[in-house]
Amino acid sequence: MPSEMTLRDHARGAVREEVSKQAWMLFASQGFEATTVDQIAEAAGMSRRTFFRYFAGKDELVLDRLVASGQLIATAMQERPSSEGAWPALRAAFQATIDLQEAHASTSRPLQIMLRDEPALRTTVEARRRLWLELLAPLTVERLPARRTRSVPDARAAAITASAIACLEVAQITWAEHEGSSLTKLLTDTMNAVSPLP
Amino acid sequence: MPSEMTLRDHARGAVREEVSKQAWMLFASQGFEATTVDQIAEAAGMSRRTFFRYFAGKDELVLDRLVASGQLIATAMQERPSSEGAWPALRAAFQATIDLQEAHASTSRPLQIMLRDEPALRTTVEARRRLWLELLAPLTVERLPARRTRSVPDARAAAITASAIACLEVAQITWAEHEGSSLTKLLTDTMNAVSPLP
DNA sequence: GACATCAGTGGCACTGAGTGCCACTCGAGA
DNA sequence: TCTCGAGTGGCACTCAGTGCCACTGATGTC
Repeated sequence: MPSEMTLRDHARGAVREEVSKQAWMLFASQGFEATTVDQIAEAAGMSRRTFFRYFAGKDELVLDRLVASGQLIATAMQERPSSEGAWPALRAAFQATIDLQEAHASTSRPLQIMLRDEPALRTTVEARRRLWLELLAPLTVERLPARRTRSVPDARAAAITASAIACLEVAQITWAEHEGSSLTKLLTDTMNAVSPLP
Repeated sequence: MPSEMTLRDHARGAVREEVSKQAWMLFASQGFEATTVDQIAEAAGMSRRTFFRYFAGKDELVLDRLVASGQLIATAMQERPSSEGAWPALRAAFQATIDLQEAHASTSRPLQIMLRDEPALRTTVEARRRLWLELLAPLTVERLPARRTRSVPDARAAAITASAIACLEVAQITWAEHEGSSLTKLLTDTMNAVSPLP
């Protein structure tokens, strides 16, 4: 019965949404590490134990936002013409998140700063990187010139994807640090500096 | 009195060395997460409380190895001719660690695999990246063409350095996964794929 | 209408990381 | 001999995360 399943899922989604909302209010006022699970659970009107049935940990509240961006980028990349090279396609795909972030700068900037400054979120930053790499590397490999030698392991797609993600991260944090800056321009700068777009 | 200070430091260093040695034996046999601080402290013949006076946490035992590599790379980069561009200089500087790792493959490979597979070490992986970026970005910026516009934030050095580190990481993990592979060759491949060396 | 089922929930107790505080020891120097 | 200070150990605490069990309430069945 798909309707029943989606009903439960909707309920579950609504609860997650509410918990997330309360948690982000606490994060904004106290910071991430200083906010305890007990506080979040209490604010959301549930027990500590139940919180852990909705989220694997505090981290997941932050990671949730980052997976959405990753999927957005992956979708955008799939829509690029297949003739386009890997680097330009990644640059273009990133524009999807970039636009969203610039439109919601007042929430995006503090998130970036939080990801930079909270030691407890280093796990999450690394998790984001792995997830995005997993999502985007398969889309990158299709845009690479074929290789003559076949037996040797091919690390090119992972390297290009990881480098592009690194450029995006640097652009994002620089943008968050400088009030008047343009994220679009910064990303163009960073990616051009690493490998000039053809 | 510098001699007294170094005496104490030597003693402290020796203790750290011994604790580290015991810890790595436990990590190798049980894995990182499954090894508790109590076990390490007991193996090293000290109390749990004292362990935390030598290391900020279990992580630091792993990070210790990685900071050494970072410093090695930074030193190697400083010795490159100043006329050399950023990307080739980074490539050449990485060779210092690479050589060491290939020489001690039997310990380096398991370390790489551990960094990949142990969720508890994601913090450490991210810490390494930040440390290396902090160490190498200032050396990269000197090798960049000057900019005309001065007011805009310049993220190029960070982007190039972070991308190069990403290439190194991808090369290292691919090398660890494939028994017969050459780390030197893999690094050349990854860095060439991102930005062909001039 | 009584009953069984099952997901969601809460409480409790536990492990393990990490921290603060206090007391003890032991060697160097006054 | 006394004192000072570093190193150490023990104790108690906070907080994250997990396993187990009991309760509740809605749903479906006989």
